[in-house]
Amino acid sequence: MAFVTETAMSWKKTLNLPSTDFPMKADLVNREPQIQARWRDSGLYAQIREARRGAPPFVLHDGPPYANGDVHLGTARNKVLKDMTVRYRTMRGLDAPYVPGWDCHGLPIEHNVMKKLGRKAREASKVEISKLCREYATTFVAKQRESFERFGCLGDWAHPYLTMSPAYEAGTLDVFADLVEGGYVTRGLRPIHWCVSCKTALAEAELEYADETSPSVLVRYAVVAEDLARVGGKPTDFVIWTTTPWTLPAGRAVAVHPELDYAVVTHDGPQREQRVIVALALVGRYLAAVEGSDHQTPLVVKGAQLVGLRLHHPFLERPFLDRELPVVAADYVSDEDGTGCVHTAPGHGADDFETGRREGLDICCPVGGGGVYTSDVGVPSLEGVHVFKADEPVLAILREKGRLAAVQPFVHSYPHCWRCKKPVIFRATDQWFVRVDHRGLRGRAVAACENDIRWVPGWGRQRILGMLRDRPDWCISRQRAWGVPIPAFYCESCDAVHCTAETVRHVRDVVAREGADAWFESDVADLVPAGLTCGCGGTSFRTETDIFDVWFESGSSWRSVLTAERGLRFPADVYLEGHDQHRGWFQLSLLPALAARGEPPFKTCVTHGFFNDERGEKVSKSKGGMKQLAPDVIFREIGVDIMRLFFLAGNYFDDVPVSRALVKPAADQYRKIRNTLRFILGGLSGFAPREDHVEIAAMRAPDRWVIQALDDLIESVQAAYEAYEYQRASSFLRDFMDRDLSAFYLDIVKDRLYCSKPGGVDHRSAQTALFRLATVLVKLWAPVLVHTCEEAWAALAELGLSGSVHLAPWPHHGTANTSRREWVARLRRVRTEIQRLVDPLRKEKVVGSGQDVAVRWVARDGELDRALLDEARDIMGDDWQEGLLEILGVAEFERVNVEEYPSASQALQPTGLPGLDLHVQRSKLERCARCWRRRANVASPGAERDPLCDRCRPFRGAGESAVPQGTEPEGAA
RNA sequence: GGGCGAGUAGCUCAGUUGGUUAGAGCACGCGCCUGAUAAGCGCGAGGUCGGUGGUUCGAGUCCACUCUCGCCCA
Repeated sequence: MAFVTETAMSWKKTLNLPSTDFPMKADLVNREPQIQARWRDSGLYAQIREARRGAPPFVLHDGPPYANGDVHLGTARNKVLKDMTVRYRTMRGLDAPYVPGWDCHGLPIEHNVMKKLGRKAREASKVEISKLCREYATTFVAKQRESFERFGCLGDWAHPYLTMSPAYEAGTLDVFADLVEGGYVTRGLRPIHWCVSCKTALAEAELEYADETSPSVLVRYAVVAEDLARVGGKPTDFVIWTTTPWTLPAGRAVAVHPELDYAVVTHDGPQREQRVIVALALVGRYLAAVEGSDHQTPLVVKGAQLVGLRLHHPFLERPFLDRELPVVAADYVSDEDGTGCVHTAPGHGADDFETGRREGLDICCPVGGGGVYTSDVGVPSLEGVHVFKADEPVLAILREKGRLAAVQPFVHSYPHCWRCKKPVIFRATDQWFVRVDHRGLRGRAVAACENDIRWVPGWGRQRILGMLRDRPDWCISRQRAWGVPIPAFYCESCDAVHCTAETVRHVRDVVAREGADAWFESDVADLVPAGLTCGCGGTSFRTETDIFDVWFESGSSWRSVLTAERGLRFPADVYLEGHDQHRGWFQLSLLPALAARGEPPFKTCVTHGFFNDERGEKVSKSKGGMKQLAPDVIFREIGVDIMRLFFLAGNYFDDVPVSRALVKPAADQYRKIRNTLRFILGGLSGFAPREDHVEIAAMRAPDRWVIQALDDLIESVQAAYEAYEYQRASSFLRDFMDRDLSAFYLDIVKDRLYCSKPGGVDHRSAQTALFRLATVLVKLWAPVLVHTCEEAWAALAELGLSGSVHLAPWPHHGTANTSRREWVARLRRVRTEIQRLVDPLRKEKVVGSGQDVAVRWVARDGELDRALLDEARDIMGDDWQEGLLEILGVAEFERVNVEEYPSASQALQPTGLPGLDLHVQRSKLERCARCWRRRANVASPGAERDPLCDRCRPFRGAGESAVPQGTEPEGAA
């Protein structure tokens, strides 16, 4: 036996076993930074730009992430998807630059800076705050850039666009000037959160909610005498419920829900008989609150029937508050609490404001910045009273007028100022707006979304249309420090506003030169255009202190970024962001671009979902969020290519669960891809594509098939990339590599690679196919596995490939030969059936590998017979029998007629293929010592010598003398 | 509460215009190979397609209602 073992080892040395420098172990965490360093050192991005100069452009416009905090998984995936897009389009031959950007202004940064300043914040000037904010944003831009690059994203990282750069700020003002010129900009009152203690506006993020006890009051509003006929002719009151009595003076309407049922109820009470209107569902609660009883069967009406009734203001203090308030419809009214009749003060609430605008109500705000009633309050006794001390005086008036139905303390969650911790109020102040319905802007936006813009996935269209159709005017002003100033002037004499295209453009030029801080630093005289004179004759002005909503800045990015200087152009081919941007960046870029330029800034909008936790629920930051997959963990422990693969594991258009455990399958898949590539590369040793290439017609059948299957793959993957369905591209590639290659083609081609005569047609045909597989697969994966493919490309260098795979052209695909593909598909089904039948024999140790198996079949189905015999002959020529054995992976096959089939002990086994019955058993043929196949022609020249098949016999001298691998066998020509 | 999505095997997903026994990969179980070897191959089990009701000869697929989850609003 020792002799046999020795020679077995010796025969191995005569084989062409795989050999490659492409290692099995990826070591991504160390190799990726090296590859990235090579890209940087060789200026890969610049090389690509140079190579694509003059090619048709493809413009992906980067949505700017916020320069605050570290990169998290969601942002990283967004950038990676963009990177895949750009790399793919580049390989397709397009000129696809990537200019990254950052959103640098805005409240969160300012808020963090203010927190750091602590007590000093109050004394800090706008310019000082601005300087600190700029430093803060700059720090995070640098940090995030490093992360994005480390995620393998290629782009013009040396020249990103920053919304805080003077050139960008000037672009924002350009857009504003255009909007002003077009008449889209207006100024008006709007309620905002206001801290009366700090005398400042607050954003939603600056609010802290805490429980507060307020007087909860029920107030009766009498229907005016002229309208009583509509409610039964008797004196009748609407009853409203509120927890902020101080807003009652500013009340301008009572809102009802048009579809709710309302009851007209007559009841007794502690005072006297009342006839009131409340929501039907709330009658019981109302009666309990007013201690009423004995109410009569109510008259029930729909809210819609009440709309238009006029009510007396409960204060009824001629001449001040003898105004009539209309009953209006509002769909936010519910019958879950209160009375179903809602006191509406447009100057003191967001809903109320919208209702007020819709109904043309007066946006009244009789409260000054310090929280004290102004003379507008209309009640002399209240003038000068602080709203937080106004509850009692207001209640006293109501009692005096007999309008107060009930009072009780009420505990509710109420917003407080983040800084001074005091309660805040809603207060109407002057704000700047973009008028969405001016010049049919809304209609044009809707039409563009419906007809001109492609949405991926398609439901994005419905989503943004819903938002556009009911969005209010866009409030673009903010009362903050860190941002681009709204360049308006006020006449010092008469307070008139001056904001024209000319004044804006004048300021724009200053900002382009000196940056936006110039607005706060310079003398007004240096900002006002020469000769500006107010209608009142005044020539002295003060500047607006509001800044722009950051969405106005990022919504204007097309103006500053999609320029020829940056190698880009307007409009962009694609914007690619999370689906929250339907309301955000997509919509707020579309509106200014349509208004200022008359054209949408993008042709296609692609959206992706968010990451959820393992259970599919929203990731909460308080629970540590994504720490288990923080960028550092990915860079140091997992590897970027694995994460890039993971990003395509799920359907990224939807929200996707994520956790460290869920990434593991991607790591497994990565290893499988890598090993399959490695095997292919290993089979190519000694192959010189130019010289050794075999024409397709001369190739062996499985090799021809795999090249054709590869053509189909290219087509499918390409279609998926084109449609931004990268997850499908990945899944096509996975199926092909696992099922078509690893489990089928590579398995059967091994024999020819290892054992056939080196340099012979069998060998070169297989290598020609492998070479095509290697180059194509590396290219198809290149947009995703950016590092691994570069590494594999380098491993192909000795075969004549050079440069970077990211500069390589996308592979062409040939036309499909359907009949041959179907033939192989049928054979593969037979192969699967054989394996199924062999499995029990294997478990009984009757056979080991398929090379021990002899198959007999009866194919009663004409189609199958053709597949197995006639087509085999047609397609494979003289070698068809050997070819069949190769494809089926067995040692022998024999076709028999069912009548001739002999004994019951060898009963045919029906297969899953109709018309085909098989019988499998151990082959009785002798095994070739070198290639391990059992063939009829295996022969042993003597008892002491190994049996060899015809093919391997020429290697005899080589094997038995244990020559070094690679030596040409004698007589092998 | 409204708009837009998602729900198919333990996990991640495919399932074309309704049409045979609902498919992959991973994980799991049982084996094989040891010439892809910290690899490779085979077989197997596992699903009332979120639920209910309807249209249809026939529904994962169409319709209605409902539950759960997400995003954006209120």
